Amino acid sequence: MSKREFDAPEAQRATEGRRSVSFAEPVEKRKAAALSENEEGYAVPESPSNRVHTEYGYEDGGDAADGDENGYDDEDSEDEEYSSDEYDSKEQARKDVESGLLPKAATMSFGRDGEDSGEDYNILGVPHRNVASGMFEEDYSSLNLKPDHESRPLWICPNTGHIILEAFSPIADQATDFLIAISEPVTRPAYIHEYKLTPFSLYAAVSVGLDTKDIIKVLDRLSKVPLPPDMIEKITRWTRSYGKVKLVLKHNQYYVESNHPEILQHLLRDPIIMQSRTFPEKSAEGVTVSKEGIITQKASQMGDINVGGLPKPQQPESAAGDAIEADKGKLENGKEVAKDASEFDPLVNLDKEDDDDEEDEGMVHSFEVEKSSVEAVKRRCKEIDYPMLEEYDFRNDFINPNLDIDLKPATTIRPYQEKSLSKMFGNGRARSGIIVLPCGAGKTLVGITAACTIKKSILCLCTSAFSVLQWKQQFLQWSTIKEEQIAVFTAEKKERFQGEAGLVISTFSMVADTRNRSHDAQNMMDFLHSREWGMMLLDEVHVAPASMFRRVVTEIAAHTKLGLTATLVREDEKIKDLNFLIGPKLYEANWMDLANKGHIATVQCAEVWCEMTSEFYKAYLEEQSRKRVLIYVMNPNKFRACQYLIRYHANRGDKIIVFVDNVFALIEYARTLKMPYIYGGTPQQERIRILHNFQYNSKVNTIFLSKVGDTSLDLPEATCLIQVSSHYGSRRQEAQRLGRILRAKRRNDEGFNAFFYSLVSKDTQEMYYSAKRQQFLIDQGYSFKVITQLEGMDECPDLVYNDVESQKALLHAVRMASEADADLEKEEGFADGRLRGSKKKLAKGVKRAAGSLKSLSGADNMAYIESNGGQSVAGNRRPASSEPAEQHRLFKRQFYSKKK
DNA sequence: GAATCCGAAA
DNA sequence: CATGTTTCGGATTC
Repeated sequence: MSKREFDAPEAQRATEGRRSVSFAEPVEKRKAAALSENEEGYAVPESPSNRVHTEYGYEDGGDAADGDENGYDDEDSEDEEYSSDEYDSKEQARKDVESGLLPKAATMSFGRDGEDSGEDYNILGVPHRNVASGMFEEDYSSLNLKPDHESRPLWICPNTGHIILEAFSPIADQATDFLIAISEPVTRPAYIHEYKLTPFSLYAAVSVGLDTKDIIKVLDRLSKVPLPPDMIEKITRWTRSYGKVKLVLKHNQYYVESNHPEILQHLLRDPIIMQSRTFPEKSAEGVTVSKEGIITQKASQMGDINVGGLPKPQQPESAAGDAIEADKGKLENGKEVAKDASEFDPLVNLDKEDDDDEEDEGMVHSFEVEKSSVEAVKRRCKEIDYPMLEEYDFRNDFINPNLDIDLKPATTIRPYQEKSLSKMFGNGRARSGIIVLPCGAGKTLVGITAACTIKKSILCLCTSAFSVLQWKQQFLQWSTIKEEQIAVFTAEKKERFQGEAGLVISTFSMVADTRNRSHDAQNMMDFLHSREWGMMLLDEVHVAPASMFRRVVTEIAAHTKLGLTATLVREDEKIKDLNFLIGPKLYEANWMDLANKGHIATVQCAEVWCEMTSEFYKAYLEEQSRKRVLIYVMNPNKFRACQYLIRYHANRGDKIIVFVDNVFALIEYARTLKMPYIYGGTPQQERIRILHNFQYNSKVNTIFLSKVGDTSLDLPEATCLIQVSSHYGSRRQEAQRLGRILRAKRRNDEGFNAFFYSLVSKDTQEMYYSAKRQQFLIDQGYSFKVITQLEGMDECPDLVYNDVESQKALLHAVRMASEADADLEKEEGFADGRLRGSKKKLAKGVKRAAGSLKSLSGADNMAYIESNGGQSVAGNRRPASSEPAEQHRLFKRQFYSKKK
């Protein structure tokens, strides 16, 4: 990463500071300002609800959720003037509509869902658990709008409790900050953002210092409708017990700690928690142990030390220190300001309350739990509504040795990175939790800055050995850490750091492995287990819930756990486990927001619908589901679309990455188009050569990649991405791939766009998966344009598979391939996965090259004859009438199958 | 250090 | 309704 990546000089930070409101800055005050501005003639959407109508009109095409009775029948409100300062994305939004992005995607996709009522479906006809669409089937005209509802940006759905934000409101930025703090974003398309309250979002809210009545008060202020009573009840219930119980790691042993003994007693009545409790072996002086195992002692020894030798805070030149100081400054500011707006006071005043607790009680109570059952206890506490806070008072930890590490003076961090860190260190301690930033937005630097703030031993875990090296390199680049303080722990290298404290970088699988270990590895593991870590840094934390990896999180004694990820989604339900494995989500950046501010590239997303040729479609319908995949991936029209897009973007000067998941298809595509390709079987040296060429050779503008490109491949920067085939409905994969073009350097050029194409064979299963995959990006505010016809493609006579005969030859090759595949599997049922892969590839390469390459080279007679000799002639034409029927049935099966 | 085996993830 | 396949990292072996 070059320095330009982090080019937020003071000036920029200053402007950003003004725009992006820190939460510590009173929303109330800003809002008040905005409101008064309205009164002074600020143009405000006259009838905001119209937006709702327009936006979701696609949903059911009807007016079920009609607000006419409330007087929202004004259809002319589309063009009011907004303050562009207050609402930047409005312009963008309008462009979207004009360019047809939004309505088109929505309308066309709607067709997929057909006439169904779609209770669990969103605009795209994709099953989605928590989507607002249901709202628009109910009649909410009875809702009691406040008289001045127009200036308030929130709606609250009385049934689901979801919160709808009008993102075009003049105070949307402030409202967003508030909502991010107390709730979970569900989906954030252009105009309407949807949030929901969850126990954990409120837990996070409490842990950053908000309390019940403030949450209710501000929410009520922002809402157009009175808060439903059950929502108030929920907020009250979920915040009442939160933050009262802490999990403390002391001397490598875990304690559940609270200032309220009755809460501990309550917890110990729970059988699961009781089983995990252990009695201390001996009691020190001044410490009493009840027969329940509750240890009572004078409020923390730390506190005593605290008063006297108050540690000097962060180094002034440290940006982390700056972040915290800045944050504290804001807090203090907040306090002062809040004296005027006294209602807001407790919102920003959190230190005081904590102190009160400790001082009032004077005593702190705790009981010890077994290390092995910490996860179970945490989960149980969450279940019985006492989730545990994990905080680390690192500045008062004089037991663990300090690590001499700082950010280099030249290092600057961007406003959103600062913001995410201020959520983590908001009260001067380190909180465990997760920070969600898009790829290319500088996650690594956030992690490094956190490490530089805590200044204790750090354990950093990544997914691959390659990214271990990357992290090491980044640490050396951005911080003052010395090489000898870093220990790399992978299969090849088992280093130790020098000195008492240091940084260990390793992989998840290295630390999670329970099988027989090599001697060195076992030694290293003993070392990792034997000491306390200031922080455990988890890169790509969405992998942590996997059964194998989750253990490391609990087994290694770390005071703080910071998870970093770009895509906090998984296709299984395990993602929720992260809440008690790591901690609440501390910060989540809005991708569109960062794109609008120029931190990541602006991406145009498109889904290209490729008509299946009749031969391929017939073959598709005849085949079993497994072989179908290959057929729709190899669809000649897709092939041609791909070639056309490559040519088009190559002429623009773009660097193009093409993803083809299926290895056979990958090789076919790449060889036919004479482009370099990399897949799992490509040797390391070859990979490096190809990537190097792609990066520096101006003649090589395209590479083809299999799944290897998703992770653990250091891809050079690209500006255009074409996805030919992919892994079922994995949203993570889609997002990760998009991330490959987000760091495009040219993003700062005026009007520069990166391009993301997803090629989909029409009327096949792929359409279902495609829609599913896009959901994450849509939730992030991206809109997919549907392209059914690539302009100018027909005028390119030199595209491949231009005639029926070569298409048939291709189909034949595909059929041969899948048969050969089946045969091969029978022959060699075992052997290494990787080897099997490469062997198969080799075998395939030989066999198939014979059949397919020839056929690709033109109208190869043999191939043609063979294909004619096959079954294709016999049933050449199906009765035309049967096809649509078949297709329709198919659709029903596919698109409704996921529904309960 | 490559070939092989294994487990696991997505 | 459950799914398959590719890829990875680590350890062992020669």
